[in-house]
Amino acid sequence: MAKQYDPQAIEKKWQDIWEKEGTFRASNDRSKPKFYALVEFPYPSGEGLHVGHPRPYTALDVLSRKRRMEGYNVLFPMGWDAFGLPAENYAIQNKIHPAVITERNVTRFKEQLRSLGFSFDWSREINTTDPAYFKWTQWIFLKMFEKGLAYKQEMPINWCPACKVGLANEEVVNGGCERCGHEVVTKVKNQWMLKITAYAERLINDLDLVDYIDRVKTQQRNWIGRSEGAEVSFQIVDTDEVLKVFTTRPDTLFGATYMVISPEHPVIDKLGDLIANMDEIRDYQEEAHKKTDFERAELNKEKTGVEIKGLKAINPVNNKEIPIWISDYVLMTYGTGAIMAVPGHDERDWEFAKKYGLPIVEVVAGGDVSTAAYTNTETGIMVNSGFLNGMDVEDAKKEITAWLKAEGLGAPKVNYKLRDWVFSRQRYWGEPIPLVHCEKCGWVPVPEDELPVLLPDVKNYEPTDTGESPLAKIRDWVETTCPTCGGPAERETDTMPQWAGSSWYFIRYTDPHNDEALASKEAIDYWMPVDWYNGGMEHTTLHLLYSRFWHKFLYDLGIVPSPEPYQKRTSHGMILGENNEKMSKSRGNVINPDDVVNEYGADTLRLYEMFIGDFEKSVPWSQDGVRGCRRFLDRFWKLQEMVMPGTEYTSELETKMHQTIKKVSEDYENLKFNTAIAAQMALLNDILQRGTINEAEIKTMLILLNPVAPHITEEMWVNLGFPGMVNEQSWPTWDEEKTVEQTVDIAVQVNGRVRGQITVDLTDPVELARAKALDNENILRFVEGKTIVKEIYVPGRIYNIVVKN
RNA sequence: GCCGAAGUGGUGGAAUAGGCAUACACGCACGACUCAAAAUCGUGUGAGCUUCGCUCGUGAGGGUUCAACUCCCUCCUUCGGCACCA
Repeated sequence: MAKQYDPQAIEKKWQDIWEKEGTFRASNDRSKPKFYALVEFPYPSGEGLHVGHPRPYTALDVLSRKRRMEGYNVLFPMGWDAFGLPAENYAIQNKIHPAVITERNVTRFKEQLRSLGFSFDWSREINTTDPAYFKWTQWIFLKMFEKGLAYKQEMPINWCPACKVGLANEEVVNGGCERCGHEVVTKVKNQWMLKITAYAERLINDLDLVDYIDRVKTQQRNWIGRSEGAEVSFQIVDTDEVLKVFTTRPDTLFGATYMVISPEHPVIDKLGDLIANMDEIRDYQEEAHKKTDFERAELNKEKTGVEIKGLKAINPVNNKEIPIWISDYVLMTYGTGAIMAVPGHDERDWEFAKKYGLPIVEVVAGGDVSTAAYTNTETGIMVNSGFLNGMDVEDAKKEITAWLKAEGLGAPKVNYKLRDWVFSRQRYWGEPIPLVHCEKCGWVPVPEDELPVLLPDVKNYEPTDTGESPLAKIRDWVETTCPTCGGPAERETDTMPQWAGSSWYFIRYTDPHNDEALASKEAIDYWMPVDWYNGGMEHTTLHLLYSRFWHKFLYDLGIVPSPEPYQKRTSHGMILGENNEKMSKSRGNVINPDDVVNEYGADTLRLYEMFIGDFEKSVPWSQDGVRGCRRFLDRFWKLQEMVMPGTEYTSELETKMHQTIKKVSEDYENLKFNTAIAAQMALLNDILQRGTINEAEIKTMLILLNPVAPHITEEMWVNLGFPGMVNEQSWPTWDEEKTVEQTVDIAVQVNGRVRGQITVDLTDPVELARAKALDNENILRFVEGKTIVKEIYVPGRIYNIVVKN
C-alpha cells in the first residue's frame, strides 16, 4: 500500500462504486427518521459549472453524509431549472432547438457534479422542461386559475427592450433588467397575474414558524412591506365621487391641506367634464407616462405636479375645501393611488407644499413646520386638531380611527408594498399557459387529461417587438377548439416565467416519477417539509417568496401537510475572483472547477471551498489556499504508514479526540466548516508530531473528515483493511467529561496583565494555585513591595492578582 | 434617508454566558535535502524597544470592570437590503 496519494485514480473509482451500489439513494423505509436536505437546482448554462456552485452543494453534502451516519433516511436530490432565456437566445443565434441545447448542457453539468462526489440521489433527478414535470406546473396553475388567483389584466409592466420580455417587479434591479442590465421601460400589456398579495399577511406571519437566518426574514418582511393605517374618504365637492386615501397617520387628518392623486387615477377621466385645465392635466399625464418607473422613483428629483382646477375635496374632519393636485410621486400601484397631503408632518408633502405655496398647518407640536416637516411620533402632542388636541400621537390615531369608523368615513386598513406577480412571458422556452380563449366562453382551462400542453416544434424563436410571444405566429398551434362549447378558440401564447418550475420542484423530488399526481400523498407526508434549504441571498425576494406562496396554496388545497415548505433556510456567500471582484469572463478571473479537480482532486476542491472562510460571507479565491488544502490531504494520507493496533483511544490522545469530535460535530451543524477543518488540521499536526496513531483513532478521524473529503477517506479505510465503507459507519460520539483537560497551563496576571504561566490541575484548591503563582520570579517582581488587594482565580482559565502601591 | 451585518497580522480568517488576542491556513524569511530547482521537512513570523523582559496593539474616541475583540455611549468606514410605499 502507501502509494502516493493519487486523487485521479481513487475519486473516479469511488464515484463508480457509489453509483453502482446506489449508496446514496433515499430509502423507502419510512420507519426511519427522515432528513430532507435541499440546495437550489442550477440553470444548466452553456458555461458549465462555476466554482460558486460547489460551495453550497458541498455544505449540504456534508450535512447529508453526517445525517446518514447518524441513522437518518436522507433525501438529497438534484435537478435542472432548465427553462429560461439563455437557452432560447442561444437557440435564436444558432438555430438549434433549445431542448437540444438544454440536454447537452445538462449532460455536461451532471458530469461535472458527479466528478465532485456529491451524494445526490440521482435516481430522483428532475428537469423543469420535461413534459412529465411541467404537466404538474401547468396543473398547479390551473388550480390557481380555478380559485381566482390567476387573472389577466391590462397593466403597465416593466419591459426590457433588449430581452423583449416583461419582467416582474422583483426582476428589476435599480431600474435595469436583472438579466441583461438594459434600462427597463413601462409598457402596457395584457398579462397573466398571480394574486400573491392574497397571501401577503400569511407570508409575513408564518415567518414565525420557520428557522430562517435573520437577514432572510428581514428582507422578506421588507419586501412585503406591511403597513398599518386607515382608509379615509374625501368627498369631492358638488359630485357623488369620493376619493379614498390610505394613510399611516390618520392622527394628522386636521393637517391635510390638499390632496394628491396619481396621474393614472381614474377619477380624472370620470370627472373630466368638471376639470377646467384638462389640457394641462393631459400634458402632465403624457410626461409621466413617458418616464420609466425608475425615473419616476428616482430620489433627489424635484417633485412636479399640476393642480386640478375645478375639483375640490372636503376634509371630513373640519369640512374645509381643499385643492386636488396630480403628481407622479403618488403611485397608482400602492394604496388607493391618492393621498391626503399633510405637509406639516410628511417630508414629501412639505417639499411639495413649499414649492407650490400650499398651506402648512402644524397638528403635532414639537417641531417647527415652517422649516421642516416634523415626523417624530414619539413625543409630539396634538394641536390644531379639534377633539384630538392634547393627545399623544398613538392615542390620537386610535381616537380618529374610531371616529372615522363611527361616521362611516373610514376604517382601519393594512397595506402591502408587495404587488401581484406578473406571470406572463412573451417567450418560447417556457411552460405554455394551459388556457384557451373562446369568443363565447372566455378563458377556458385545458382539461386536466389533456395536460401537458406541449410547445410546438418550430424553426423560429425570435421574440417580437410588439411584445407578442413567438408562439403567436404558429397558427396551427394557436388555433384550437373550445373545451367547453367546441367552437373555434385560440390558445394563450404567453408562457410562464422561469420561477414557475422552481416554485414547487422540492415537492416533486419526493416522488419524481409519479404520473398520477405531482407526488403521492404518502411521499409528500413523509418527506415534507424540507428540513434544511440552503440557497443564495439573491433568491430571497424571488424564488423563496414565490415558492412559499405556491406551497401555501397547495397547503390550502390539502396537498401538502405543512403551511411552510422549508423548515430551515441558510445562505452562502459568493466566491470572488483572486482580485476580489466578481468572477466573470470579461474580468478574466474565472476559475474552472474542472481544472481544480484535474490538478488537485475533488476532495481538495471540496475541502478548500469549505475551509476558505466564513460560509455565509463572500471570499476571494486563492490558488495558494487550494494548494494548502491539497498539502493537508497529502499529510493526512501519510497517517496510513503509522497506524498501530488498538480498539480504544490512547490515553495521551483521548482528550484531544473527544474535543475534536465535539468541535467538528457542532461546527458542521452550524456551517462553521472552516473551524471544523482547522480542528482536524490541528489534530493531524499533533499526531504527525507524535509519529503514531492507533486504529481507533484513525477510524474516528476518517469518519470526521469523510463528509468533506469522501473519496480519500473511503480509500484509506479500505487500505487499512477496515470492514465496509466509511459512509456506513456510525457518527462518533464524545463524552463531555473527557473533553476537559485535567492539567492545564494558565496565565497569571498582575493587575490584569499577563506576567507568567503556571501549570495547575483542575482539582487544585485555590491555595495551591496561589502558591504556584507566587512561586514565579517574574510575578514576584510585580508583587513585591506592594499590597495585594484582591485575587481572582478562575479554575482552568486565569489567576489574577490585583496590587496597590 | 430607513433597516440590517461587519471592521482583528502582509493575506483568508480564529477567539464574543468578559478570562493568555491572532487558532488553522496562506504568504514571507532562514535552515535541511539537492549539482541546482521544484516538491518535502524543520524553525521563525503583530509592531516597537534599552529583548531571560518591557511597552503598544482587534476602525476612532470615551466609559464600565480585577480583566473588554467581546458589554455601554459617541463617531468613522465598508458591505447588503429597502427606497417618493403615503
